[in-house]
Amino acid sequence: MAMSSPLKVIFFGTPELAVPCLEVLADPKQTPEISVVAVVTQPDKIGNRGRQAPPPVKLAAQRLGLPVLQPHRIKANNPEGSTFIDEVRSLRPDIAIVIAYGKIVPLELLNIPQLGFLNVHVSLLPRWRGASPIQAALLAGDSETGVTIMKMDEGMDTGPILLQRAINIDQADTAASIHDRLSSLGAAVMIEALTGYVSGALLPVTQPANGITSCGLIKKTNGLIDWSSDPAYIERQIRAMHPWPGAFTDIYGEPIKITEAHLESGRLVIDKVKPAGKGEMEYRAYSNGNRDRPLPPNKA
RNA sequence: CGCGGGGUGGAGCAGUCAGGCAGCUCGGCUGGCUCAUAACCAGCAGGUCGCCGGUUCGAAUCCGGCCCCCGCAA
Repeated sequence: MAMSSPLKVIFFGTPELAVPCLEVLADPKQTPEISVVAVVTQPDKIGNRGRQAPPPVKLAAQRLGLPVLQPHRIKANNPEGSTFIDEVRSLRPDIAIVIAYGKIVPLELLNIPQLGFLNVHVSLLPRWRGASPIQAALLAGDSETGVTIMKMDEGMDTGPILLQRAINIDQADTAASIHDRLSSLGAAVMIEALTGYVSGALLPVTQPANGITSCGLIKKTNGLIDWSSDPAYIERQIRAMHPWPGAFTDIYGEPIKITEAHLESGRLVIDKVKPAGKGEMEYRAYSNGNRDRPLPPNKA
């Protein structure tokens, strides 16, 4: 990247997924021409079994010595939001990078940087726009997914695409394994897209009108197993919901997670489970101590 | 002080309320048996009952304190 002065980047992100991107941007060895002027992340969550839970991006930013902003509101229609917007404006960022921030970025913010906002989205857009693209791809049985870098507009993951890269999903993949691969791939592709975009070598291309799918935010209830569904679907659900919320059933009054299973001649064979209040264990071990509570319950 | 479950041979559990020989299903080892699917039969080894203190003739169990793991909620 040939720049006369450092490119001033403001970073938006929250979970572990976003950390590698931030680290690359903040690393003077890998990106000497980039200066991260602020890191915006969600407010700390309260009461995580007694302890506080600062977002992973906040911890990374502090480790890297970067200023952190954690606004509750970011729209101009309220005092906190407009204060925040003024603060961003005063930083005079050239561009913003957003990955899994967790809030809708309003137009007032999008318009601030000269070069706009780039978003790192972990699906092959326009497939799986929305909040939980990794889980959606696994649950649907997609054979591949990937990472898309796009220029943000006001819509939800609807902006024109700069760069896209695919990875294969194999039979052993879980949301966790895909997450880890896309997390590091996302950082690499983001830098490539950013460089190309800033230099003018890459131009944003409008998303295809065909193949659009959307997904919502994963909730606890998405993990509840419906034993009347196709065993192949349940098996995908177990991998898609791992590690959170986990695929679970609670027919015996207490929830029990099924953490590992496989298909054998079209039937679901349970390999590992995690009862409430217990650690993960082999299904065989579980049944040794719970002979009166076999899984799955009410086998049809 | 957000709510809650748990720590008992290598694994998973019961026993704790009502103090009185350390129990169950597995695994391991030895021997036997079988065409045989998570084999079957006989036997053996293996435990400071999370830690510290208290009560008691006697504590896995009752009382006080501490450590660790996990579920819910996010």
